[in-house]
Amino acid sequence: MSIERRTTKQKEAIKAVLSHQDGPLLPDEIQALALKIVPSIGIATVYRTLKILQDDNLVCSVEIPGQAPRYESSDRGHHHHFHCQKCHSVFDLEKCVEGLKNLVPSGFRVIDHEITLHGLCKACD
Amino acid sequence: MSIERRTTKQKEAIKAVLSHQDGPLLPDEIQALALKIVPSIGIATVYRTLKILQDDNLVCSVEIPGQAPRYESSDRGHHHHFHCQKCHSVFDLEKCVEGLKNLVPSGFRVIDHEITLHGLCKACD
DNA sequence: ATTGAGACTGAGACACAATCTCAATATAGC
DNA sequence: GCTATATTGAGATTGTGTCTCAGTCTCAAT
Repeated sequence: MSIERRTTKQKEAIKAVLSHQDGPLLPDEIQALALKIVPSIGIATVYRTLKILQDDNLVCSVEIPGQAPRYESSDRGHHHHFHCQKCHSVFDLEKCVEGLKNLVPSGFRVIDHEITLHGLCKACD
Repeated sequence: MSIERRTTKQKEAIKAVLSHQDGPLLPDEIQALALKIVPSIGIATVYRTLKILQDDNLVCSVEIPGQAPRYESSDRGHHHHFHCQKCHSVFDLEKCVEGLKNLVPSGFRVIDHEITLHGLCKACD
């Protein structure tokens, strides 16, 4: 039994910001863009709302080692990321791979996975 | 031109701790184990030394989204990780998968990759 | 074995991201 | 409109990691 959820300007603003982006955003970038929609929105609300949206599977986080997590709308479905080691851009990848369940010993149950490729993007190579 | 490197009890202790582990460790776990070898070692030294060992390619970091980075000796070669969503332990996986290069568009060069599986370990399932 | 330059150390101060607290506010059902 | 309560914003707090600096240790030169 989850608690009641209310529709608020702040949450709608954050959803609007994320749905108009091509790549994942940092929390303070999200706050800066949301401030153009609601006159004042605190950073605590941004973090809280991102967590709620993650629980509701509307948003997912993208983590590149050594960098702060970014957030993107999850309506792009299951996908992975390519991180350019030179310009540090992050690209979405369309496909996935088979055989991941073969990696684990028996007795382990695989529920989810993530794959991050590192290298040089088209522009940097 | 890198600066001169000296052999110290603290650095040797950290290398010894990491080389005797089956999975990656958190900085404070490393400190706790290193304290059994050198009578007193500060947390700042642990962080500093881990960074030096990473630069020297003797240690590499393992990052699980939402958790602090862990560190392990890089002499175990290429492998990936399994994260238990219940007890939050991290296990090393032996095998790897094929076909990762097929994920990227032409023009992108893949240099490295990481795969993290999430689920329930043998003890928690 | 002794010396000295400077790399290294530990403790505490500091910086930053993220979370928590709580009074004030906004929302949904009536 | 009115009420119960989910949500908010500001500031305090936590947690992770870095910086500072006086004192220590290492190692090549002697």
